[in-house]
This record gives sequence, C-alpha cells and structure tokens, in this order.
Amino acid sequence: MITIKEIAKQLNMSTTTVSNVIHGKEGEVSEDTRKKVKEFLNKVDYVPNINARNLAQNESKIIGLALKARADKYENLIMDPFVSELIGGVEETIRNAGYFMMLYISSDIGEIMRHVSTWNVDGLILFGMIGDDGIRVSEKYKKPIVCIDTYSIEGLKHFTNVGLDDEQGSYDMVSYLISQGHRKIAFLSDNQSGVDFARLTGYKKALKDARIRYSSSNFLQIHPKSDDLPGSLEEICQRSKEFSAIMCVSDLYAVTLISALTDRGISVPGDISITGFDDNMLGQLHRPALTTVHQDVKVKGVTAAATLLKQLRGQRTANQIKLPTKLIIRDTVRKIN
Amino acid sequence: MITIKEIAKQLNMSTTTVSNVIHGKEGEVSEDTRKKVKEFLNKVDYVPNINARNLAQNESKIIGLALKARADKYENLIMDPFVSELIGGVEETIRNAGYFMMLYISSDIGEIMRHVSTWNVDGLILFGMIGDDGIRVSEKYKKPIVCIDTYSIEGLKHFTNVGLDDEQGSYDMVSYLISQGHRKIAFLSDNQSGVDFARLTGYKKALKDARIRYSSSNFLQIHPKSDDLPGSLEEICQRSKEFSAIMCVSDLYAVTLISALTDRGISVPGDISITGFDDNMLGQLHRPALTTVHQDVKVKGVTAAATLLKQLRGQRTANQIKLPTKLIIRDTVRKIN
DNA sequence: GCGTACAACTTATGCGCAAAAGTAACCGCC
DNA sequence: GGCGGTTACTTTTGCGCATAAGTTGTACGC
Repeated sequence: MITIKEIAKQLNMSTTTVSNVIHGKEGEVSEDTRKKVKEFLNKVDYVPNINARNLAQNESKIIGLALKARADKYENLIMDPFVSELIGGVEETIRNAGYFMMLYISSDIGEIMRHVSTWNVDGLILFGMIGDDGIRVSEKYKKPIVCIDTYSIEGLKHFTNVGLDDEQGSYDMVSYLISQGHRKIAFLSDNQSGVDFARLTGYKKALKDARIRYSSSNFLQIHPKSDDLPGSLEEICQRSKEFSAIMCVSDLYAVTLISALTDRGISVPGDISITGFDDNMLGQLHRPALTTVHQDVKVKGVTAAATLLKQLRGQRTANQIKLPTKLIIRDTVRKIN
Repeated sequence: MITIKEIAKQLNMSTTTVSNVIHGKEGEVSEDTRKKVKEFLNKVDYVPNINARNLAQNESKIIGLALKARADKYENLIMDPFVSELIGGVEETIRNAGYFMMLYISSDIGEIMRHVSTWNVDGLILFGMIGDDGIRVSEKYKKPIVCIDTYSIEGLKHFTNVGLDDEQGSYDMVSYLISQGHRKIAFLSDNQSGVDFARLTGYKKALKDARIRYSSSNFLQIHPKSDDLPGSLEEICQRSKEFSAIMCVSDLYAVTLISALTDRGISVPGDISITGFDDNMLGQLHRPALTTVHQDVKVKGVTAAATLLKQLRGQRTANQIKLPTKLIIRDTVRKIN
C-alpha cells in the first residue's frame, strides 16, 4: 500500500506534484516530471486510498441500492429473477461511470438511511422501499434518490421515479383477451397498491372501454406468505370455473397458478386462459409458453442508475420516467366465442 | 453531519472523552459524563464518518462479493435465480456482523482486485472467478478470500472454498435413475470443468458401480451462448432417441431442454426422463415437476460469509467445506424395464 | 506530608489525500 | 530596471477520527 507521500519522497518532490499528475492537472507540472511520475506510478502499481480521498473531498463514489426484503414463500424478494436483472443493470451502469455499488437488503428504511449517512453515500436507488412514512426519514438526508416502481404520491413529489407504463401494459393485455372473445376475466394479485394498483387500473379501464362491468368479485387474491399460499391457491382454483381467463399481475404468479391448475386437472389454455406480466425466464421456459406483458428490467435498472448519475452531475432530470411495455402473445390464451 | 469535535465543543469537553463513550471504554470516563454524552448523541442522531474512521484504523468493514459476468443466452450470470439467492445469504450474514457489502460483477479479476485495494476491502468472496491465472493476481493483495464452488487445484491451496458435494449429488441421481431401470443415460452440460466436472465424475462413478460402460458419446453439450443455443438444442433433441434419460447439470438446462423437447412433440417423462440439479424455482414450478438434486444456495452464501468473518476474527477455518445435497424425486423420471 | 497510584480527563499526533496559499525563478514590456 | 504575469514547483492546512502521551486532582499508605 504505497502512499503519495512515499512516492514523493522516493522521487524527491512534493506530494502536491505527485497528486497533480495523478489528477492530470495540465499546466501545473512540466512534461518532464509528469513523465517521471507516471512511470513510477505504473511501476509501483499505485492505488489511491479511497477513504483518505473521500474524507478530503467529502464524497464517496458510492451509490447505494436498497431492496426491500420480503418474507414470503420465496423467502426474500431477491430470489425473484426480476431483482437479479435489476441489480445487473444498475451495477453495470454505475461501474462504467466510476462509481461503486453498495447493496442493502432490508425493510427498515431508517436502517438504510443510517448506512447511507455513515458511508456518505452519494446517491441512492430505492426499490420497493418508499411508503409515505419512509419519505420523512429519507428527506432529511438530502441525498439524491431515485425510486424504482414507486407509486407513492408523496414520494413522487420528492424523488425521481423510474417506472413502467403498467396501466398501458395491463390495458393492452386485457384488450387482447377481449379481442380473443374473453369477457369473464379475473385479475389476480396479492394486494391493491403500487404497481399492482396501476395494473388493476389498466385492467378496469380496458373492461370499461369494452363495456364489460367490473365487479370486485373479479379480483382474486393470492397470499404468497408461505402458510397461506396453498389455501389461497386452492380457493383460486375452485373459483377458476367462473372465468374464461385470469390475468395475473406477474409471471411468477401466473406460473404458480398454472402449476396449481395443472395439478387439479384443469388445462391451460384448454379450460382457462392465463396471462402473466414481466416476461421473465419463468414464462419463457414454461410450456405452454406464457402470454405476457414484456418489460425490460435491465433497462429499468440502467435507467435508474443513469438518472441518478445525471443528478449527481447536477443535471436536471424528468421526475417521472415511464418505460414502455410490449404485449407478448404466446400460448396460454385460447380464442373463444 | 455532526462531528465528534462539534459534539465535544457543545458539551464542553474533549473529543477523546466523547470518542471513549462512543466506544464504550469502561473506566475511562465517569458514569456522569458518560450519561450526558450518550443523551446528547441520541439527541443529535450522531453517525460516525466511516471514511475518517477507516482511515484512522486502516480497516474498512467492507466485504466484497465478486461475481463473474457471463455472456450467454441469459445475458449475465446474475439473472440466474442461483445468484440472487447467494447474494441474499451473503448480504444477510455480513450485515448482521456489522459489515457492509460491495458488489462487483465482472470477469476481470484484475479489475476486481484493484477495487479491493482502493477500498481496502477487509475480505472477499469470489464466485466463479478463480482460474489458475487469477490466483497470482489475488494472492499479492494478502486479503482473506473465500471462494464459492471453485474446483481449481491452485485456488484450493491458497483460499478457503465453500462448495457442494457435487459428486455425491450426481452419484445419487444416477443411481436413482439406474434403480428406475435406466441404462442409457446421457449427461448434459456446457463444459467439463469445475462444478460440471465434479458432477460428471459422480455420474461416471455411478455408472461404473452399476457396471454400465461410459462412452464419451453420452456427453451432450449445450451451448448457452445466444447464437448457438437453438442449434445445440436441436442436435440434443435429435440425439435424445439414443437415451432413456438425460441428466442435466442444472435445473436451468433441464427446463430449457424439456421446453425444446416438448416443442418437438417429445414427451417428458413419457418418451424420455430428464433430471436437473440445484432445485430452484424453475423446476419447482414446472409441470411435470422436475426431479432434481437439491442444494441450499442461501446456506452456501451464509456459509461463505460466515467463514470469511471467522477468518477476519483470526479464527482458523477448514479450507474446504462441502455442503450436502439431497435427491428430490418428482415427476420427470419414469420407471422403465 | 510526601510519594504513589489511580481516576478522569485534555492535548497532540497521524492516518492519506486534496487543495489553498506561498515561493522562487524567469520572461517580456514599457 | 522595476513590475505584472506565468510556470513549476513546495509548504501548509484540514477533512473526522482514534489513540498515544501528557495533565490534573485526589485518595491512600506509612
């Protein structure tokens, strides 16, 4: 761990001179010494001590990525392929810009913000974290924050959001189902807030535009918490006769549901049509391949990171970015009449 | 961002005193002042500046997790549910021990080690990174390193490895297939090194113990790189008639293969039996549910992190830890005679 | 009543770096 | 030939923290 001081000593010059060539300050140092220093730096494989640099500069070159931990059947949000892809996009973008990524998995925003504070993190990306309560906590730290997929009204006032045109995606899917002759279409989700609410809204809108009445009995709730899952699945399968199609709020739920239906001898799409949302591996590898709404999760991560980076550079950004969706027609929807 | 200095000033005492109560140094400070300081600390919500602390202490409380990026059909290793789970396990363990996690995704070990060096990372967990070449690079940094799933001979000499009893898992699976009457069993993988080699070895051993001859034509190679995948899949499906069972080296490949077979009208397990390895979501949600070998990936991450933490505390650890596997019998293997 | 021991502090130093402020030599110009 | 301007440096300072070294004050023993 050689230091600037040591280098300066060995080269018989001041630390400032060494520091200046490290930072490529033109005109502050002669071509001659510059060369000498550069050679030496290469030889000894100098690496700056980031702690010292950060302390002196009051910055950190760290971007935090905070994911809300979720205790359910899949134990933890991070297992979802969605999250892996997101992390990949964020990490890549950040690294290319010379930043580093620190990952937190926690549901306690207070805890997260304390980390942010100790590390003097330059900016933060939040996924699934912002409840209206979290906003007060995060606001006082005065750090640029970009949220992913939040629909919190309060949050949107204060932070940039990178999201998806969930409503449109959902609308397109339901319209497609209707075009295939479906009229009794259920909506399956585990809650009615955030992204799920937006997708539900798109669903309702499409029904309305087709003059199909929405009833709350069309809303099927899945309980992903380990204990309740089999029970809710059983109930949903029972009630599946009432519908010709079930639109699921995610690929994960769609595939889970199809498995449960298959186990009970109900065929997809023979007896009932099922659709997903997200378009991940799960549905792509499934047979019949899942009809779903595509979103590019990696781009979501990249966009979030790029937006944050822009803000760090002092540039202004839109405070609401909506990525487009695309309808992917595969084999889990049957045309009926 | 209140500092110790500021606190000391407001409390009319020296920074050392404040620092002492922060570090809970008994006997260095009176009960009275201790109380006063603690109250004040709470009031102002003091958070230490980690950069300053690390600089003074020459440590970092950071543990790096480096993942090898892989350019294939799934773009990047991180998409695999395997990796998500691993990250989850590592992060949780590290955070509970008061450490922080920095995530790198890169295939350049030199780059990684440079990061490690600038940040003065306390320890490193490497997944999929150690080729014999990487070892020289990493060795000179003299940091505790724990590898996950490496089979590099050189690496094992220098670093601790947390792995799986891949050979045994594979052996158990093939033995099971044989017990179900299978004799023409192919092995599907994308390479013959590392984990794949160990699984292949277990496969060969089981064949040998059952007096079935192994021929290299039993080895089916899949090319996960985006361009080659369809071609290799086509070839594998063609050749599937030669076998009554194909043991795949991962759930991902198993499910991918089953999809390809299904698309060609070949039924699983009717026409051919297929098995996986890993036991992740993909196979669990698949119908027919995948017969596979279970490994607890989260435990792998937890174990790796815990082992590294031990080393940081100066404790000795075994330099080879093998987690057990478990045969999971589900529905993709048919009994034949 | 003096030395010793100890409790409860404070002062001073250094970690490695960046940058502000200082210096010294030289050039050209009226 | 004195002065402003420039080049190529060096010296100094401070970021926030931990800690070694120093300073009181007081109780105790003999």
